[in-house]
Amino acid sequence: MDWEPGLSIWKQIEKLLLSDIADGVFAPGDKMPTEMELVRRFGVNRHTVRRAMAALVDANVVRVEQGRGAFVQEQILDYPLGSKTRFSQIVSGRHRLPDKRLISSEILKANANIAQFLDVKPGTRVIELFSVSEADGIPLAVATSYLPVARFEGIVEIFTQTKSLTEAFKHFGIDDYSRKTTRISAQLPSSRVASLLKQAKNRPVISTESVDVDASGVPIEYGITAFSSDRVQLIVE
Amino acid sequence: MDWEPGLSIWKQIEKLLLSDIADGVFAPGDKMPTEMELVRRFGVNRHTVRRAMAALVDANVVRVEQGRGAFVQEQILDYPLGSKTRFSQIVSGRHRLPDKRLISSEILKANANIAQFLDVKPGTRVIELFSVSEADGIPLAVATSYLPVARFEGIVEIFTQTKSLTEAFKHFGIDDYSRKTTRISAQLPSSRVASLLKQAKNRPVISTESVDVDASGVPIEYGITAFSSDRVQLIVE
DNA sequence: TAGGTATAGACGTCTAGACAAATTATGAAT
DNA sequence: ATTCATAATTTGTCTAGACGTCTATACCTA
Repeated sequence: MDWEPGLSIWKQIEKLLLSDIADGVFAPGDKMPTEMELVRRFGVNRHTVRRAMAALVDANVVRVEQGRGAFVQEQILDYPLGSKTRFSQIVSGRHRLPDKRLISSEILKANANIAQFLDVKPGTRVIELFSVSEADGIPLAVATSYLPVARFEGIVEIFTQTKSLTEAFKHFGIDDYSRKTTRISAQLPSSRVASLLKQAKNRPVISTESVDVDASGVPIEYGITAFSSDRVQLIVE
Repeated sequence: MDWEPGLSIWKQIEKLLLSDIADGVFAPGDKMPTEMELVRRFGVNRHTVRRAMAALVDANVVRVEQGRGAFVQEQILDYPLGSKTRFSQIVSGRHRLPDKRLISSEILKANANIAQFLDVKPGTRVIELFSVSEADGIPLAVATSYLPVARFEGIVEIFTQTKSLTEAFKHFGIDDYSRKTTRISAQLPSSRVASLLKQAKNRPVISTESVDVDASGVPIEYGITAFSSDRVQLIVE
């Protein structure tokens, strides 16, 4: 390898790796070569390689995990937590193709927790929707939603067609609804969630618990959502 | 020096320097000790000191200049460039005390440039105001403003009292005005500007050229402002 | 087969030294 | 006193090596 004078070697290595990533040689999520492999490729000291990688980490282009390696950072989606936040709008606004796939649905009796959030009596029949939200085919979040059966009988079919809760609500005369509360926490995903998110079990998820209400303030949905922390960043304004 | 186990030495040094800065041992704008002095103080290798300093630079707490040293970074003020941007509001909003001192004023005939921006005939008499804007006594910007004499005769006295163009305009029946255009560039300051800004001549300034108009769109002020790039950051939304 | 252990692989930290690049201080010559 | 070249200071880059910490895997044992 021969280096141009005037620009430090680590900056040139940074550029080379950056263009490799831009060209798709290392795709988002891919494992980068190890430091020693890069040392051999560029013929420099390991510290010089590390200086270049540090710059890429700083630029949020790669993510390094001790003992495992460096990985190309997936573009993180900023997800604003407003009262009128709509998943599809956010994703389309970033020129990415949103999709919401229903994994399973069933009707069950509300436990105390669900009943409280939906403001119904425990034992009331509710619909449970389990879905995965994706952008360009990359899973961003898995959500479990609970809706009262009495008001939304048959919503499953509509949701399956429209792939949007917002659209489905419209079929039930709800043109406007808003987020009431959102609680945020972080945790490690269950095997099932990790699998659906296609992410490692030791990478954390951002978990939100929320209640949506219609225009008159009546709860219409209680949901628990697990966002991939590598792909989504929640924004509170 | 003895180090706690479990936390890397450079992080501990970073913390120590950070608390020194927080305690005012090194005040904003002050020169930090040289790397070699820190090496002697902490009894570690120079690279370890550099790692700690790099973290502080990354956190925008200090600024390093090759050959000169490291300096405690003054808190940079975010200056939004909206159409209704008011200097005093921005500064007070950051819990800092705004002040605008008039350095000089004179009446002269508009040259082609000034006339064009103010939409008057060349040769029309205009007032030139030369002022310094400060926050907590620290100069942030120097501004040269041009206003048509015909409309604002006697504004100098009012500006000197109120120390605000916004207030002065109100005395002339202008309760609302807005920014029409703003051009932004960067350059090195003249000796006079550098002196008024109390900054080094080799530190750049952000220069803006702007026209303010009243509610009916008539130009009322043409101004050139030089912001200290170490203390102000312009925000365009 | 399940579980624990040993080991290798990979990144993190620290030290040591040399030279380059930018700035500042010094001192001589005019 | 000013100017200019030189030296000293100070930060930037690169190399070299050692050891620590974390992860994943292979292997051994019960």
